[in-house]
Amino acid sequence: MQKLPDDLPECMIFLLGKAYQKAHNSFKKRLKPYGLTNIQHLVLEGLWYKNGMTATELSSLLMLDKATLSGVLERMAETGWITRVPDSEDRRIHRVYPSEKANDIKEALIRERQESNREILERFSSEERVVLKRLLRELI
Amino acid sequence: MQKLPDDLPECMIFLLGKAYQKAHNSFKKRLKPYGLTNIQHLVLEGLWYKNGMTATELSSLLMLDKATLSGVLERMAETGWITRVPDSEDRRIHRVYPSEKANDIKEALIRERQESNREILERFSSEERVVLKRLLRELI
DNA sequence: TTTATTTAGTTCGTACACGAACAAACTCAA
DNA sequence: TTGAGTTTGTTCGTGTACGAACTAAATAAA
Repeated sequence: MQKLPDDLPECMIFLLGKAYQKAHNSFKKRLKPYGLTNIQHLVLEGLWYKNGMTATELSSLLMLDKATLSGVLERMAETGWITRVPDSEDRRIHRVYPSEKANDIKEALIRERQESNREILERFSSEERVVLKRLLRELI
Repeated sequence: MQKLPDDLPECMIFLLGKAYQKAHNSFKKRLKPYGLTNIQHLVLEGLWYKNGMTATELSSLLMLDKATLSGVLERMAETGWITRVPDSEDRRIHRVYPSEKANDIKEALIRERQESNREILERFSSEERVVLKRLLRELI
């Protein structure tokens, strides 16, 4: 990082944005061989946690905008990562399930995520890791 | 934040992403009355730090992709926030200057940024603030 | 039961984000 | 000076992000 306007690099929005950018792009490279994007992976992790969620539930759990999620789910259905089953009770909603193709690489994907996380945190002591996570969680 | 898959909320990419999302969207609301987006504001701050930078210099200083910046600068020129002056030495480059319209609200914008930053950090002690910034900077 | 309100999800418009391919302009070595 | 290689910035394609408007369906209220 080069020198920047006085207190700009002190600015949390900038720091958070750039730290996120780094982490995001590094994980993106890991996911590329699988043909998944970061958010698509996040959706799968959500579904592995709780199968058959609706778009609204997923949206709330993963803190994704419903408009954003709508497109993500559509592409994931097209590329066969999920299936959307209309609910028999409520005709407005569709329940989302990970496909077999997705479940087949579940363990590998979780490993990639853990590896990526380890890579990001390796420069910190265990105390620092705890503090950083706590502070970030307080921001959310 | 609701419950999430075991260790997903422990994951730095998720934490950084969501913390950034919050900060980004909060600052976005502040900028709306001015008709500026977050990145457009960042570009102006960069230019106030060093006037007449080229797209490449800006891109490196602000850690923005050149392809992304290309579009951002085009929109900012269209809406009169910047002017792009062709360089007399090197016909490939254009030097970028903030417009008067931009300079007129410089102080107000910087105040907004500082206010927003204060808002984000208010929940932390001064020690925590220092640590958080240091750790984030180490990630970058 | 009709109407009013809510809720689920899609669609639209605008703005990043970024890899890849590209044209124009520059540099430098043979 | 010419041709190889490099740099600057644009364009294209795909994928988020998100406010706003919208439809269809469910539910609450009168």
